[in-house]
Amino acid sequence: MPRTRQNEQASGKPPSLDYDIANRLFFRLYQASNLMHKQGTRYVAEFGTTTQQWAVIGALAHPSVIDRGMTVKALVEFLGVSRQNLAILLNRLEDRRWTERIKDREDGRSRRIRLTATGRSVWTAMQKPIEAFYTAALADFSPDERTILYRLLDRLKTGLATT
Amino acid sequence: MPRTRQNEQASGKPPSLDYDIANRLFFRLYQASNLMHKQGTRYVAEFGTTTQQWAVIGALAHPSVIDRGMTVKALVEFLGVSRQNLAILLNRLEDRRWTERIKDREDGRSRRIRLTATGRSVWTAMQKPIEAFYTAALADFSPDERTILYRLLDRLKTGLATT
DNA sequence: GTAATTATATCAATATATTGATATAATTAC
DNA sequence: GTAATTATATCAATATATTGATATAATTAC
Repeated sequence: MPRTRQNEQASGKPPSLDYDIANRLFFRLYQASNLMHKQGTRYVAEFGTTTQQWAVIGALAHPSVIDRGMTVKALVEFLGVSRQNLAILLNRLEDRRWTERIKDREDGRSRRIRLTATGRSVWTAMQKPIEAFYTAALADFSPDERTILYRLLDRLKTGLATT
Repeated sequence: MPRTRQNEQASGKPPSLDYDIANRLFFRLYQASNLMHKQGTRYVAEFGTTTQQWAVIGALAHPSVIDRGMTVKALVEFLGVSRQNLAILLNRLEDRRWTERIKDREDGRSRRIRLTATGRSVWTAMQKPIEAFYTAALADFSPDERTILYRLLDRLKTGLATT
């Protein structure tokens, strides 16, 4: 992954250009992701939240689900994380009274996760630092480039999901 | 981050298109990264290694450092991870006899991390599944698109590093 | 009505990844 | 020669993120 410079295999044969580009690409994905979490967390440090928690809150804040909440299953699928990992994340948010678990009236097995009033106002307060983060992180990109990158990443995500 | 659909702020004002695209972009970065680790680890499962360990081994396998190794400091900088995290990673690789720590003759404080002969042959054996992973993950991309994505990610990494 | 399936919760184990802090030895600055 | 700085190692605490497995209750299939 991190062999960003030309390399020779033990057999003495140089890697293909495809391999090299892919290698560089995925190494950048690794680095960018770590930095996103590191810097993103800095921008919302005043709330004591992490980028992952902000992802969950953001999902729950969407107008189409903000009143009814989302099932655990829907959140797992939407965020693309494991159930166990999400459970711990949710416990943390619930401990802080930002989210609540309510019974799903349509399916007795199910629980819906919903933002509390506190969670909503926290999310609102977070908008400014979140926007500041986005602005700073993408300062070097034109609007077109942002859209292109978004689309390419979307396709990469899909490719990885079906690998 | 995960508000991939049009949203209204609590104040009733829709987010700017910039905010929305950025939001989608970083959510995709999150998802793609998690999937990269998940699937990448699958492809090298036979070696019992993780994507992060493969990143370290790959760095150490480069011809410009394969004989002399790299200092811990250089590895920290190259990989962009914390010293503590790298230390644990290195301990794992060393426990497996894939890497070794040797004295740096030019600086008595320093240790150079180097691939062992075993580490080298493991790396060689890993090339096939690594290449298979790259091929599968990027099956939907043209060569041009791969290069474009790599470059955009590189710039994103740089932007995040200086945020 | 019963077996199979599903939603949730939880336990366990393992591996990142960050920040803060300390200690020792070697190198550099003055 | 001494203070300041640096490289490494390590301890601590916290938060992801994955896989495997189990249990209970509710729903679906037949």
